[in-house]
Amino acid sequence: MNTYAVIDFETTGLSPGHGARPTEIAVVLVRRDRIVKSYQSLMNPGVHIPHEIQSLTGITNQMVRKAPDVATVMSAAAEFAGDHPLVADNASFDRKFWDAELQRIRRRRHQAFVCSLLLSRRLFPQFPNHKLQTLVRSLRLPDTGRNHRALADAEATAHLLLRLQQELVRRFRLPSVDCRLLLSIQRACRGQMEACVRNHKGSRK
DNA sequence: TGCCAGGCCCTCTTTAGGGCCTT
Repeated sequence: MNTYAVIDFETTGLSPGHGARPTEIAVVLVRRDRIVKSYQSLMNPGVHIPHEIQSLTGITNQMVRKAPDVATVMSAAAEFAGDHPLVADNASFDRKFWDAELQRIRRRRHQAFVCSLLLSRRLFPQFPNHKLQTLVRSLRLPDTGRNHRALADAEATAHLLLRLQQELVRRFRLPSVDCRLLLSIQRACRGQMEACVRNHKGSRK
């Protein structure tokens, strides 16, 4: 079954290597052409949320004070995601936090990370920029609510993933798109996307 | 004291620099 676990973190900063911790996570399961299940939770990061990030996300120190701790939430999120390929917008960011927090609870990631930002740059280079909200507007994806909240952004990324898959099917007349092809395209240099698809078609014969 | 992310991508590049994108 072609199922993906789309994730999004809200955090106290940009780098777990400099003490940033997650404040919220959402995991959205996408199967075939739709969202089938979702998980979302605030968590107590155990560190102060800077004022500018509270303004950005709307998540305050007061909101997370009584939330479950990060270990509890990450354990539940990892169970929910299972072994499905993970998807995130600008996956290098979410991957850092996912791996760092799993390491804290002595777990390891075994699945690949698909990046909707890299795929969007390959498939829609004509857009003025590739911010998630710009892609939502440009592609007329469903409005999922307040951006910079985990569930809204994870759902937006899930709709973007479905749109990217539809675009690949349409543009290259593919019967379907699997995780291996997505990873191959996101790793390819500019101009090599067609070669990726040709190789992929050849390997399926 | 002062600074502090990091991966990807482009180009006036490749012995580098800077913008984009995530919070």
